[in-house]
Amino acid sequence: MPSKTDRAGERPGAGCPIRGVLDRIGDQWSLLTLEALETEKKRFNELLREIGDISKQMLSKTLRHLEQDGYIRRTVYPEVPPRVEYELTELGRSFLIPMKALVGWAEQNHSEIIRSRLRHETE
Amino acid sequence: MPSKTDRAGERPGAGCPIRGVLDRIGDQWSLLTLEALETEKKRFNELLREIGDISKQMLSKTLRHLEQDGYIRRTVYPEVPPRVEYELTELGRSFLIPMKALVGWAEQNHSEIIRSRLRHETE
DNA sequence: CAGCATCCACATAGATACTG
DNA sequence: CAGTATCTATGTGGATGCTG
Repeated sequence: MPSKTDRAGERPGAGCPIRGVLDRIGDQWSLLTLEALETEKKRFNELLREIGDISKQMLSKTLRHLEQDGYIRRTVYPEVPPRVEYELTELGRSFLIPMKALVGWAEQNHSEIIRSRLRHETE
Repeated sequence: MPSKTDRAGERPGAGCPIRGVLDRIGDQWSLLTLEALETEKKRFNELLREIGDISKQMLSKTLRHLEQDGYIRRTVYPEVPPRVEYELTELGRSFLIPMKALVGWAEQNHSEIIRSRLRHETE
């Protein structure tokens, strides 16, 4: 059965690297997490509090994915109590540039989209 | 229970219009569908064939969402057999501009991300 | 503190069959 | 042709408790 990941490397132009890359960061939490790390490195529970409605589990998963893909770096300090810090890599920073443009577009056009939704709701 | 849509209008700056907008087009098919419509208007079964691994049901849902949000326009020609054409709106076109930048980033950094994934796999 | 394992509820996608 | 309805399988997220 063909699924998301199967297409990786299949067609050059169209829907192929895009899925592999964007499906990962297009999930519920990745973008929020990256943005939380934009200004400075942070610890696990800091991120947990800051993002607010994310669960420990999902934050954990998200961070590991982001680390796997190379967007963030995870540093463990061998102390007691343990301290782990997350920070953006260069790849992560470079990703945020086009992503921010998209976010800007979303902010600008948000109200128009909401209006469009309401229009189609009442019709 | 708080979910995606609950946050619409909650916080101004951070994760709010972004979710409302990007969650919709961040799904499996919306982007692919928009890109399929980039060059020219197309009919339902045309899109079905072109996207390839999408089901009729998902294409139908995706198209309706995109129409609701104002990215595409749906035109029904009262003929037999029925003909329905989908095309991008101005909003849809303007969205593709920052989105394309992101896609470009994904294409450029795809291989590095894949390498990063493999590295973390074998470790 | 950081984070994994387990369990559970719900959302989502595919397949299929049917309609105008 | 252009969908919609139903049914089901799988995935995904939340809550919680446990560990180093």
